[in-house]
Amino acid sequence: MSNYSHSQLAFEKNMSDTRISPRKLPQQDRARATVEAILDATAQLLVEEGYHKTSTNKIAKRAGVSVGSLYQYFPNKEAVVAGVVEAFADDQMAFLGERLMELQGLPLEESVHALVVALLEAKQLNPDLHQVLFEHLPPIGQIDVLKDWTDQAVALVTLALQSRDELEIENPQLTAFVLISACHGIIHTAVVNSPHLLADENFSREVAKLILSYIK
Amino acid sequence: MSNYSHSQLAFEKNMSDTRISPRKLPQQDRARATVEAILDATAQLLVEEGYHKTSTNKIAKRAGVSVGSLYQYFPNKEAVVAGVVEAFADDQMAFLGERLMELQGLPLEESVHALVVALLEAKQLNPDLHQVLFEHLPPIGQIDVLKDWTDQAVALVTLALQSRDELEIENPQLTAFVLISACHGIIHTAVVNSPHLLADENFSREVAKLILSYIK
Amino acid sequence: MSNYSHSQLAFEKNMSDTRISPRKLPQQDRARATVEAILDATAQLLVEEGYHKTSTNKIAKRAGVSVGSLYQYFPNKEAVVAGVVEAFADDQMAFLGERLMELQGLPLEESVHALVVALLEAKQLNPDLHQVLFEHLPPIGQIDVLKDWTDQAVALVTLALQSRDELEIENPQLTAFVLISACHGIIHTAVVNSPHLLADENFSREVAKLILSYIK
Amino acid sequence: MSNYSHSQLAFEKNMSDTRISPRKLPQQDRARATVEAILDATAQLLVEEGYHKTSTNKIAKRAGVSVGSLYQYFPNKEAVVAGVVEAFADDQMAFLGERLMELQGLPLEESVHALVVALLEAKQLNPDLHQVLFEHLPPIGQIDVLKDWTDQAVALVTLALQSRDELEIENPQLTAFVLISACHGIIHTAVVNSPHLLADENFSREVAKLILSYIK
DNA sequence: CATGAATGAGCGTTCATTCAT
DNA sequence: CATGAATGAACGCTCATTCAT
Repeated sequence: MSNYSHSQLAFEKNMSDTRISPRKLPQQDRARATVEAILDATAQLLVEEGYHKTSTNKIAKRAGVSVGSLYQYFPNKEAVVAGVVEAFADDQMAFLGERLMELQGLPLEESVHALVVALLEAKQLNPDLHQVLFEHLPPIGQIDVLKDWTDQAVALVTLALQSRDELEIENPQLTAFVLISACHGIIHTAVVNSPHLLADENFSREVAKLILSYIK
Repeated sequence: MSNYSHSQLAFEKNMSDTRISPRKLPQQDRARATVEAILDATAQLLVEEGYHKTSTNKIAKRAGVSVGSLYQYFPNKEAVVAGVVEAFADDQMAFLGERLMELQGLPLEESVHALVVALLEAKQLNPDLHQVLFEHLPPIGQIDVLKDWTDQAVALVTLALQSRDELEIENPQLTAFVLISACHGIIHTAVVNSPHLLADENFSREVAKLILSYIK
Repeated sequence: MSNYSHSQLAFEKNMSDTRISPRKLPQQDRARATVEAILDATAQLLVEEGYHKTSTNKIAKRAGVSVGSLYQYFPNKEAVVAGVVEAFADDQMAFLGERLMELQGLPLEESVHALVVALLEAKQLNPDLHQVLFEHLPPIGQIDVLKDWTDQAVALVTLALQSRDELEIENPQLTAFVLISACHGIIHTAVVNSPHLLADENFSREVAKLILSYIK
Repeated sequence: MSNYSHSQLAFEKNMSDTRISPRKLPQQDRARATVEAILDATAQLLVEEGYHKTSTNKIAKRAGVSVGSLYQYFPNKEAVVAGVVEAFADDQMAFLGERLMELQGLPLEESVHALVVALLEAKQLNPDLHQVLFEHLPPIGQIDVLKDWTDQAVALVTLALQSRDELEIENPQLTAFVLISACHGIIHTAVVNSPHLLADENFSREVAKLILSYIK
């Protein structure tokens, strides 16, 4: 998966919220490498220890830089985590967007099943990080992974639904919301409760059935 | 809502895990009152401040007892939170169980809609606490709210499905799981993303539609 | 000099400013001893290292208690220093008040000279602490040693002036202010610039001359 | 007021103390401008944030140069502040020297009053900086604003007193010391305690009265 | 049993200073 | 010369937990 590349783009997205916006854009290659190492180390520690026990000093040590360097690029701990979330969301959406592209032209049944599989796979990109971000992050600043992830996924699926002329959907946005949040809920719960389901071919079929009977 | 009564039952449930099991059963009324006050205070602080900032000293102060007393009944902070989770789950299931009872004999359509509404209402019992427990609790010990809640809700719904002879469901447990986790996912996401949906009559209708077209 | 006894009284004085008011009144003897040790250690460190380098950890170590204990009684570093200032001011005023009492009935000349000597001696009570508090304390919260000290000293001297019927002073408060701030300025500067002056009998005579020729 | 011009003179004064002496004399105009910008920025930050929070990085940013440049001209933070103090003292003495010049030939009464007014005005040149330097600077290196300021002012006034043949003063230096430190003390305390006094015409009259009755 | 004073490791963060570019 | 990324010791402060009273 991605290495949480702290892209210029990602940086600028958060520039509006001064509480978590990066302190400055890294201008030299050395600096860019530092920022990346910090984000990678943070993602690892978040998984291994949880937010609470992920200290900025540990992050710095793991990243092979000094705490001071961390604070050159991030105003506080929250901002570092926000950076990880940002990168995570970007990766997820890049992945889902690509998969949805490939669906065009396929028959509806296959298409829906492929969507479910894509969502399942997205969750496997970095399952532990996924879990920490969605289930165990304290309410910090403006960070809301669930909201951000859902909003972006809904947008993607809304477009996909609208491009299907054979479907007569009154409110594509609502439908997409129900669809995405249902799938996400099922998959997420399956990960936590019954990991064995994930590998089962019948599982994705069952979920696809739910979707199909709903939108048809 | 409930006052997180530290029921004898709840206490015994955790007796197997020594890391979070209560130290002793409160045997006098005064003791029971103390434990209750602690759990109530904890629930409040969890909502107001989050897990991280909910300190045992603050809990004790808010509960009107000394820290020492807290540690008479709970071996550590995790155990206190586990107690809150326990009480929360009990409340939720008591509520849902009652509602599902009332459904017997109703036509399927109404029944399903009523179930969805019950789930919505369950989430309103203490929405803030709900959110903290489901979304923001760090991974502590054996506590897994999502797993516990889902397992119990699935059990209830499995029974309800099985009691409907008109339905021919191959794997009622899987169906119940899909159903519950989908509903929970949709509702939870709606709370976070689009609270306005919750009051909308069409919203529960839409969710009911999803369920109905799936199980019929 | 005083041991900066953290008197109940001194505690209550600051109760209005929540930013520096003590966290709680020590209720046991053990606690009172802790508070006293903290204030003594702080005064020492303030002198030896200055405010900036006087860290709460060092204070605690020197006082023979843990940092945690310090923070049980003081909400922050400022409050500890405020406690020292409080005790210092109390000591100074107790001393000056006593000396002024003894002046009653003496002829004016002697009286004035005795006042000057008293001020000189007050500065010798703890000259180093005096200097740190008056000259090197950063602007913290509502703490203003110069203002507090002057206000109290002016009040004492105003009374003393008014009790002298032979003096016809129009505005005793203004006269007291000029008198006190002049003496304080001279003595303080002498301490810094020309310590040898302090022991010189002529010095106090000279200052007394300034005062006498002014009020007569 | 002055821009804290880092005069060649000021530079050389400190050449003896290697701990705070500037590293090299700025030889080009650009360098001189840099040094000046640094001193100005420092003076501002000293007032706005105090010594403690005035960091070299902030100084550099405010001055529009890099930290590295700052360390080209000053060996450490103390030296920068010493530079500010130096410039401040130079400004003050230039101002007072000029004013004392104008007094020659005036009658004694007027002369003394004019001196008091000059001291009052000197304090208004940059009252906030005045206060920080005199009251809130930690004891750093050999810097002692009060001592330097007093010594220079005493020297000026001693000369002025000696040039007055009508006065028969035994020890002009002691008299000048008492005079200057008294005035300084009164004015300084008035600034802190009773700023309204400063504008009052009677205030300077009262102080002049103190001086006159003393030296006559 | 209840109390609350005491502990101290560890947190998030700053800042004077250096040095490769 | 100027730059600014990097350093890391040290700061102020919190909090889960213990134990003498």
